[in-house]
Amino acid sequence: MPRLPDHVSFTMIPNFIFDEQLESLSGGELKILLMIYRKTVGFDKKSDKISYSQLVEFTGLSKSTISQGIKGLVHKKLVKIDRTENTNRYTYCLPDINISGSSKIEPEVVQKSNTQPVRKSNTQKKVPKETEKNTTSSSNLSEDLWEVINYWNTIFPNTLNPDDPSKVKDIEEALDQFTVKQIKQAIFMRSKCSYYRDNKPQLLNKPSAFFPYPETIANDLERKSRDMYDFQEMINKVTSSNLTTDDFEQLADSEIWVLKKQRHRMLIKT
DNA sequence: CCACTCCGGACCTCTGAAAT
DNA sequence: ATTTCAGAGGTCCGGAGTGG
Repeated sequence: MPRLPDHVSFTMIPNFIFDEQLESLSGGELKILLMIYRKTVGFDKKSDKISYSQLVEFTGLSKSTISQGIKGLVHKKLVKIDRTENTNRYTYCLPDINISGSSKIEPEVVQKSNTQPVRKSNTQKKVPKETEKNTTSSSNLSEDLWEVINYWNTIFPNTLNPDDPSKVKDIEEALDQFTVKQIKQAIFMRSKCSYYRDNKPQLLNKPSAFFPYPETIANDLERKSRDMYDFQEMINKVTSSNLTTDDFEQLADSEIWVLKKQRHRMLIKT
């Protein structure tokens, strides 16, 4: 099967969008839908918070068109919106595939907050933080917590127990100061940098030596091996040498670019 | 001419942070 | 404690462009 070259990053869009929905989507709706897939599937997430200003910036549509487009996508059961937070959280909807292979769109799961009539006092009522934060059972941890826990256990297999309330509390406090993306990047850098291997191998995969210490997270976030660059450094490298952006590979869900191995060896040789 | 899509602007409500 | 302000989500309306 023909596939894109390895250096081209892409986001998977389900075929039913092209086969069954394209005709009925307006240009604005399609742009918004693509943006939602990019921000969710493109970052290996089921949902993501996207502000109107981001949608306006990335799609080039006006705010009123964004509003109408979102309404249309919800009506067509292509996205779901969670309005319980300050910024809308969008989730892409997939059709139900039956045995015969034809697909039908699942009925929209209407959230409780959507079913209530809008009143002056609660049009954008926010869920109190306590109900979200005081979660000690692994069965009802927030999505962000799960993302961090799963990522840690992927990098350092089975070293973080989601049923341990003290560990969960540490992660919650870390999430108060850092984004999920930053924490994941810090974990990744921690796993790659030589500092821990050379100096503190006993601390490397210990969650208790990471999550409770914001300064450690911040330090790990800054750790980079020699072939890693942030965006500006990558651009500087491209403009000051015979490299192109194609010679760099973006690490999944991070702002870090790595010089591809082949080019890296050549560069070291010369 | 009409339907549709989209835009720009005005306006509203609400939240949270900062200033007073 | 109260006020102010920015940012966010949302609606409405008039108008422009386009295609049938």
